[in-house]
Amino acid sequence: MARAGLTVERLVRAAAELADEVGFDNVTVSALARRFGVKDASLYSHLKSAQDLRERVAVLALAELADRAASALAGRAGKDALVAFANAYRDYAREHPGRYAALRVDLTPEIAAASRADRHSELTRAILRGYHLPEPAETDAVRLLHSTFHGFTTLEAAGGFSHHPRDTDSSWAKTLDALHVLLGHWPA
Amino acid sequence: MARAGLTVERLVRAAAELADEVGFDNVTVSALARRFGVKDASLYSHLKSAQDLRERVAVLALAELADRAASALAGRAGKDALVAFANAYRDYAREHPGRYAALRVDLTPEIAAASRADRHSELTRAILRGYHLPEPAETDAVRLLHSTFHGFTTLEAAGGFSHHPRDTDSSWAKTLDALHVLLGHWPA
DNA sequence: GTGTTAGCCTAGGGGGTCTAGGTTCAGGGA
DNA sequence: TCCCTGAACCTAGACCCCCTAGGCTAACAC
Repeated sequence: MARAGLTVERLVRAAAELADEVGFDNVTVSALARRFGVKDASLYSHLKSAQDLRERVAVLALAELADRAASALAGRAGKDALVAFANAYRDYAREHPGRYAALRVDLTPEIAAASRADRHSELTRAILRGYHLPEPAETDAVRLLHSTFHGFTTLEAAGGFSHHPRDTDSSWAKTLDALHVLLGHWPA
Repeated sequence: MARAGLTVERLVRAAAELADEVGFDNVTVSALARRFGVKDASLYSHLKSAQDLRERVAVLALAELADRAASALAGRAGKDALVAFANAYRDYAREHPGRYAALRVDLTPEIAAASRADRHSELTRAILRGYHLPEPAETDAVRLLHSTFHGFTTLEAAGGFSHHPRDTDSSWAKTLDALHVLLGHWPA
């Protein structure tokens, strides 16, 4: 009988696809094993636990999102950079809802450090370079931007904006306008 | 043998407490039954399913949060109202992390309508009355505020801000300052 | 060819979800 | 008083998921 050729990488990639298809909460060791035509017990040679699997998906999503954000920022500055970064964030959430949901799992400090989870903060900080904010204002602004992007995409994905005629794209564009203005006039 | 005197209301209230204690993801029909000293099957005369239980906790949290927000807004206007509302939101999330996490479940449209989930939008809109924004700017601002409050509290609860010396309370206060300024100078 | 290792297996325990169908308790009507 | 009825709670059991222990086998090394 043929080996399935399982690898941690293949498993995690497949789990990420599974998450986008059926939702992150439904990513289960059994479902993943089924997808490979293999018994669930077999996956435990590659994975420590179901939680381990979910964390690996989160780390994958974290890295993918950071890569996209970095590309979006390349060669841009000021409002251009802000908009490109924000759109990279939102587009990723819409294309990969399962992976995006995976970002909500809290990683252990060790894993977070190893996966360079702080890349996101650094990238956000890069946007702000054009606005010349002194510390600690820059840190506060990083947190505001993060919160807003994350909150908007989360609420949008949950359908929180859907019961109003104003379309979400316009609100998003206007929100970015407003943040740009705000960063230019950050209160002392 | 004594009856436990189960009611949907008692069950949901207990489930909410359970959520705050052990996390929303660990709110299970079995655990709830155990808490009442009853077999899990017995709860299915009161609840349709585990999902039904979770939705009811979400509705409870939604209502509690809206009540707090409404009290916070009473008799306030302008920045006072903004700060009071935002703090009500954040304080609730910190006091009741399990209930707050429950808000992430997506309610079916029928349940959302029946639970007046739109009260939050209306309350947010009440804050904005002092800033005199024309439509659709007001709607966009409602969405921005919602996104920011939700995103900030979510990231804070997940420990997303914990690896930086700048304390979260100060960032929060500064974020509210910034939003106040922004609402006063909303871009055309 | 014989070991070694990694990849996959069966078996099985534990817990969560939910259904079907039974029993007991409380209150109302003949 | 006795019975009826409905509500509250039960047992039994099917199904899925998580995970461990231990066994078999294909592939590679020597």
